Parts: sequence; structure tokens; C-alpha cells
Amino acid sequence: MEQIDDIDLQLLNILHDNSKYTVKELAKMVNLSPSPVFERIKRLENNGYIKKYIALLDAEKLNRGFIVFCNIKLKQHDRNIGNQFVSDIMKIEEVVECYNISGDYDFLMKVSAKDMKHYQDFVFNKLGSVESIGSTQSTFVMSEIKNLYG
Amino acid sequence: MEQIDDIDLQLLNILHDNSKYTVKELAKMVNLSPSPVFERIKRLENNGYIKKYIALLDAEKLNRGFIVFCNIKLKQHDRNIGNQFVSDIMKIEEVVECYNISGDYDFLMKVSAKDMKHYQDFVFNKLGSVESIGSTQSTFVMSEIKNLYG
DNA sequence: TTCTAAATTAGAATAAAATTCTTTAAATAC
DNA sequence: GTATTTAAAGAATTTTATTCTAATTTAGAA
Repeated sequence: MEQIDDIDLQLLNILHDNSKYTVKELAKMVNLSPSPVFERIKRLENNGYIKKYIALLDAEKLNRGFIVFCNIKLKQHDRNIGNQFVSDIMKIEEVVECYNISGDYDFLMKVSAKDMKHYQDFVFNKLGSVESIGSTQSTFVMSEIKNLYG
Repeated sequence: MEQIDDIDLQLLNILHDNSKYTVKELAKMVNLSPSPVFERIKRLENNGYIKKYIALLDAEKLNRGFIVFCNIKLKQHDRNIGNQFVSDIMKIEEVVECYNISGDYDFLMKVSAKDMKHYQDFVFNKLGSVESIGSTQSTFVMSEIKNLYG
């Protein structure tokens, strides 16, 4: 696999924070002309260093500002139960992230809801109908301190 | 504050997943001409529904594919200790997210490292020099199941 | 060191997209 | 019903992305 240099890394860091700079602006920042900057970015995209470009939305304005980390234990630990859980979880829009983890629980999910009422509804009606779940434990976010993706 | 309609919501959902569509492409998707789509997006930006545009990078390729959720208890719960903790944490690059949470611990951090060795070094040398920390508990991510920002 | 070849850059030229502007249509209030 | 406001369409313009060619730099071999 291709190796990246310091200028590539600079470009990645800049674009990771703001992908709306023009190549001309980026060129000035890294002391190059637009052409090589353009080519470097295309190469970083093609080689998979840049996966995609997205817009970050305001969760509060979209009624999704209530964040909960929800730990999950499965009923049993066979492959079918696990696959069923993953398949079910993928369809639930309130679940914005999900990880298979070490420790007392099997999965950690980040859940995004409007408020406590909405979260309660989510736990009862959505998680409640996922058969593979044995038990859950909710940790509520009181405030967001740092988020490089927020 | 302005109210958004169904087409705005469609645009937000599309851009949240891929912000590289052209206005012309977006126009076709929502059955409008480019001009109103352009104006709607500008309005959504100006009204704060869209916070920013970013590039998503490949953590594995950038030697940051080892993810750990790290729970933190502070030594004491006064404002000075809390502010000092927040200030310290903001400077540590391995900490990509941090939340003030309910429950047994005070904070939950998402940490991004190259591997276990790097994480160990992070815990000893970086967290180890944050005076406000009383205790920590690490939960290792074995695999990422779902991530709307990944 | 000097020559050669490969890779990288700069700058101009072109193509495509964003942005603006004017006209038209639709919705709402009166 | 008409007047007024709002939103949309389509054309015109500006800006940006993208391509291309020539010049420069870099790395390696003689």
C-alpha cells in the first residue's frame, strides 16, 4: 500500500475538520499549487484514507439531542442469536452506533433520542421486541465534553 | 426559528450520509430544480441544521483502529477538579469523544489508539498525568457493528 | 559528482459546478 | 375575486474542479 507523507497528513487533518475548503485554499495552507493538492486528495480517496464526506447535523434541532449509552447482554452466546441481534439493531434508527465489547456486557450502543420519554419508548417498544436481548443497562449522557465528529 | 419541511429533511438525510452530491443530483433526488435546492441547503446551513462538512478517515489506515471505551471517576467532585479534567482531556489526541455521564463513573471517553501497546502507553503516560482522575475502567471494542459516522 | 529516469509540481486551458438573477407559478391573505 | 408573499424554474454568470502540458525536483546508477 502507498505511503503517505507529511503534506498528505496535513490535508487529512484539515479535511477531517472541514471538507468545504477549495483546493485553492488548501493549496495555500500546505504551500503547494492547486494541481498537486487536487491529485493528492484524489489519491487519498482512491487509496481509502478518505472514506466519505458527510454533513454533520445539529442533533438538538432535529430532536435527537438526548444521548444514552446502552449496554446489552444477549440471552445466549451462539452465532444465530448474535447474528439476529446485529440484524435487528441495524434497522433501529435510534441506534447510531453499536460495538461488540469486552467485559460484563456483550454490546455497547449509542442511542440518540428526543428526550427521556422517547428513550423510554425506544427501550420498551424497540429493544423490547428484540428477542436476542437478555438484559440492558442505560448510562445517560448529561453533557458532551468533546466530540471530534460533533 | 424556521420550520423545516419534508424536502428539507430528505436533503439533510442525504447529506448526512454523503455530502458530495452536486446540487443537480440532489435536485433530481427530491424532484426539484437546482435553484430551490441550493437555497434550501444554504438556509439549513445558516439556521444551524447543518453544522459542518467533514471527511471521514479510515482509522485503521491511520493507525487508530484500536477503540476503547474508558470510564473515569474523578478524585473529588468540585468544580475546579472537573474543569481541570475537561481542560486536560481536550488536549489528548487519543480521546476522540468524552461525555459527562450518570451512574458509577463520571465520564465516558472513546479512545482511539494504534493497538493495545499504544493504549497502554496512553493510560500510563497521558491519563497517568491527569491529576484529577481517581480511577479508570477500560472496555475494549472487539468489533464495530454499526456507526452512522463511520 | 554527473547523468538518467521517475515522480512531483506549476501554470494554463477546459469542463463542470456553484451561485446569482430574473421570470413565472403557486399559495395565502385580504 | 385581487393583491401580496413565497417558492420554483430556467438562464446567465462566476467560481471551482479537473485535465493537460511543460518545467522542476528527486532518487538512483554509473
